[in-house]
Amino acid sequence: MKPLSIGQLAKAAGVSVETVRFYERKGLLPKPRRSASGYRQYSEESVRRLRFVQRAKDVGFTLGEIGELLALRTEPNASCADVRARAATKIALIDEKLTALSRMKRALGQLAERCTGEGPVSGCPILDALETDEGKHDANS
Amino acid sequence: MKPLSIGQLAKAAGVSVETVRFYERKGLLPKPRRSASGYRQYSEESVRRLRFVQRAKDVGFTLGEIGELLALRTEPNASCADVRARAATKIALIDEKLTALSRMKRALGQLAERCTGEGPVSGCPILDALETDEGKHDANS
DNA sequence: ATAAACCCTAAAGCTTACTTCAGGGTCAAG
DNA sequence: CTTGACCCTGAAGTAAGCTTTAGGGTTTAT
Repeated sequence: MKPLSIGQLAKAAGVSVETVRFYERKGLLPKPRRSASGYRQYSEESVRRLRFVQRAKDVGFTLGEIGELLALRTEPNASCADVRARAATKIALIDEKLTALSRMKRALGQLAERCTGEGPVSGCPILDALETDEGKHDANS
Repeated sequence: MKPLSIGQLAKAAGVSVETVRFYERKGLLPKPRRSASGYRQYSEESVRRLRFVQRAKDVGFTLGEIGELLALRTEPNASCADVRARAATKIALIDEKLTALSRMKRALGQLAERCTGEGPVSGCPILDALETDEGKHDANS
């Protein structure tokens, strides 16, 4: 079967050629076979691997963590529980962010609600609220 | 009310002294008044400001975006409508982040749900799910 | 009055995740 | 057989967000 060039692999996975080589240096992709002239040769397996990295990244894992996940796969002593624990940690972190983000949205939303959008900035309820809630100009008393 | 030293401010807001000075350079904190000997003097307002920055950061805003949020207060020639539009933009951005995070959480949660935490890593539903997209089993090498 | 604890500045360094650069080889098409 | 698209390497650069380093003053307690 025809091997993929680095460009074809990159295109298939939706990343840049440089990113592929970068991931290889980082150990996220195994060192591929080379053609007689030194060109990297990839298989469909590599496309899957690269997509795995992308998906894991989308889901909030750092490249380092993804490397660990990939390493877990080939360690016979690793348990499924290890992988699950990592996912649980990420979920807890995501929950924290969700909570904080909701608070932030609510705060900003309440400010915008009070603003008619009319008149000069001097009477803007948003600014008023931000000044009383979040701090005035830095004079102290 | 006695002013806070940079160390007291940092402690009160849970950041390092260096971070405070860094934020000042970045314009996220106004340049504070100085004592006769050049020491920075802060008020409680600064504590709130610094905490606001931390919360916004936790929620995924970049320091640049946080600067914009803070700038809502002091837009010199902006109409109230301008200010409101900025707030609305930020809210839309928050919504995007909320959506992305929810998706992320749901994806990870579904994976973890299917994982018993027992057995070896081979056959881990999390890794399987991350790997799988179209061609499930491996083809070549 | 001396030592610990704090404060100051400017500038360099670090981590993550890439991208760009400099300087070349290789391959398919015309 | 030359041109343009691709590929190679190693190294430097980028952006965000801090931290560390280097070299000094200041405050406070004993």
